[in-house]
Amino acid sequence: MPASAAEQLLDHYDCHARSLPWRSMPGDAPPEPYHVWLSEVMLQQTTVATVKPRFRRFIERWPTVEALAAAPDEEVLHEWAGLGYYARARNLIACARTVAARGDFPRTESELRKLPGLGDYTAAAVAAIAFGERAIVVDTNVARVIARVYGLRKPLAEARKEIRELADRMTPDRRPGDFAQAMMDLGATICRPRNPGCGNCPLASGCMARDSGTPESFPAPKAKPERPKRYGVAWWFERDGAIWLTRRPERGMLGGMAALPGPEWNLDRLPTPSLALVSHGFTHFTLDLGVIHRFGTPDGEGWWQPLERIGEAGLPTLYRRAVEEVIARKDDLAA
DNA sequence: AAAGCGTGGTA
DNA sequence: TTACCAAGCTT
Repeated sequence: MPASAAEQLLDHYDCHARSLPWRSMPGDAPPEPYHVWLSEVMLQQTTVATVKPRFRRFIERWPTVEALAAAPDEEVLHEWAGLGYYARARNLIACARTVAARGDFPRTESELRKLPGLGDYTAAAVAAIAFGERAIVVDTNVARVIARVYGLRKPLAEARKEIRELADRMTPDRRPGDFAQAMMDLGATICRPRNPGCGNCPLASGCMARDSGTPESFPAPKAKPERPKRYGVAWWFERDGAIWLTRRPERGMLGGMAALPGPEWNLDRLPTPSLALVSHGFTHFTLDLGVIHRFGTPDGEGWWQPLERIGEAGLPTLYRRAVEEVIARKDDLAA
């Protein structure tokens, strides 16, 4: 790769639309560390299109990290509902409180790395983008771009160290944050996993994957683990137009989120009589959840949520869809 | 270190 | 419709 590759990439980047809400033009003051941190955490395993509106709502509701730190856990989890990977929201709360207590964000990658929810990628991204540190930012986009430019066929998991060394070699002293974002934009919009757009790529010259004629075959795809099926039930207690909701345990699936009550999802098969059935794909299994009408009084902790305001309950997608399904059935019956 | 952890878009 | 995949982190 020519020494000017980083410059070519940055030139290309400067000429194209900025995709993130807090993005600044070259020469502008660096973006708020709070904004960079929040968006980078949201962007973990989550698309820009999904994050954009959610990010705006967050900073409108909590304009500073101090405001976020002062918010009750429930409100933050509620605002996160639907975004997935809910451990991120719990770490977000812990991190905001740590930062508020110490007065500001740490300004170096190594100190940022100690905060909850900031791993290698996010610590480097915040250090580079918010503070201008020459941190080595490697996400899956960057790894794919490098694997192609240097013709690495191994699966990314095996090429980690090599890719990191190459990324270090590529990263410029100036504008390391813009460079990181330019690499990620390139991976997201041009050097895509499938159907890469080599014709528009600023790094096409000298790219070994492109020269091979089959750029999409770099790097090798990772083996896919099979996704087993699980079954479970949830209970529908209804009284005066309200249903009984509970909060899930802090740890584990949908940790800390609002939910329909019910036992663990460990059935061999689904019991037949149910108000509704939803099938939901999680990361490592698929769940068929039956909703069963129950009478009497629910036990344990929980609250009556009026169905008219079910949208305000902060339900994760599985339960939101289950409730929608039950309501749709009832409407059918009434019609 | 391998597995657990959501969801929505795209082909 | 299924399969793949996304600005990863934690234990």
